[in-house]
Amino acid sequence: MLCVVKSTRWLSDDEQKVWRTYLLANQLLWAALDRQLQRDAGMPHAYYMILAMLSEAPNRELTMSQLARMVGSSPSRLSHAVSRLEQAGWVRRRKHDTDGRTTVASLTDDGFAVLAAAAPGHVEEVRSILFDPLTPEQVEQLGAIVAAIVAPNDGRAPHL
Amino acid sequence: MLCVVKSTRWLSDDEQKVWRTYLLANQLLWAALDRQLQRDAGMPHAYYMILAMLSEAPNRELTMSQLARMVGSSPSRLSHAVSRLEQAGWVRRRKHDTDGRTTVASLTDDGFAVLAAAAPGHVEEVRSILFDPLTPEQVEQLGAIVAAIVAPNDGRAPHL
DNA sequence: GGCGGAAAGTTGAACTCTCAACCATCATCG
DNA sequence: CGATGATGGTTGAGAGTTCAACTTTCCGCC
Repeated sequence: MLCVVKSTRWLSDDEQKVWRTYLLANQLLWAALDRQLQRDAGMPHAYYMILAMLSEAPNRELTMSQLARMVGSSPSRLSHAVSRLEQAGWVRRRKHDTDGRTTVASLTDDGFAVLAAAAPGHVEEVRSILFDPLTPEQVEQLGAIVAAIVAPNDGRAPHL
Repeated sequence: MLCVVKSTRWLSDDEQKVWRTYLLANQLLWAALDRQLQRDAGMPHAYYMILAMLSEAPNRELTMSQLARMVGSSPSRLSHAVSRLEQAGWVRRRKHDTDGRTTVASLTDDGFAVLAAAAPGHVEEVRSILFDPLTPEQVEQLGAIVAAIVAPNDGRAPHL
């Protein structure tokens, strides 16, 4: 056992159990989500989120920075992802009109179509795995919990 | 907006918000965890979990299947990971005595040392990101919530 | 005994992600 | 005006993951 090693603030047995179960739940969720999206839309969840964010933006376009913040990606990751999406014809890139540094990504009609096709199945999956097993009170509690976890990083864009 | 597209069981505004915040909290957690472990132990969280599970097992060894179930990996992923860990000298592989199909992975002394060195920092990270921001009631609630999410897959080994 | 299928693992290729290095453009200030 | 630093983004290499195909071994049954 490791817990004899030093005086650290180890997790209590209860905390340990919550943590381990959390990890398991998470893996279940991601595995199911990624598999569903890969099967039905041919893309991982991160890419789906990019399309989703673009679809809700005014004029269906956002700068790379905005996008990166919204989906919680590093600039690099986003750049690679958008390259891929562009290559698939779902997103287009162009230079910003007034600021030569920034590039704007916009959702194409094809991209929107793919998103629209994938969305129902995706929502159904989220619902069946996350929301259906929970009572309304638990959903509310979960909302407060995740809010509390995110809160310390309220300073926007936690340089992920 | 996508929600005009079809009659799906879309998420309510509240559910939507919980879901988005959950995604963000998750990303924060993983990013911090992976960065801390990469920095302090030179391995991603998935690898840490493998060492951790082995360290708690009787005689510090487990079959690949057992290990895969415990850490929630696909056989392939685990095989690649263990190859890497073996190459680092932290894990050893050998054939099972009586069943020629199965291979057992065991934690080396070096592996245990690396784990012991990384553990305190890791626990501290988990604590500061997940448990510290939560009240004791919330921790309890979270426990119930993740248990409810995992429960439907009680049938062990959800073929991840 | 031998055959068919299940179980346990491994492998290779394609893909995604991370990390560090890098380029270009804007802002500011002497 | 021109240097300096900050901002926005991209690139390439290396590491990790996924997916499908494959091998080997075990089990049950004719």
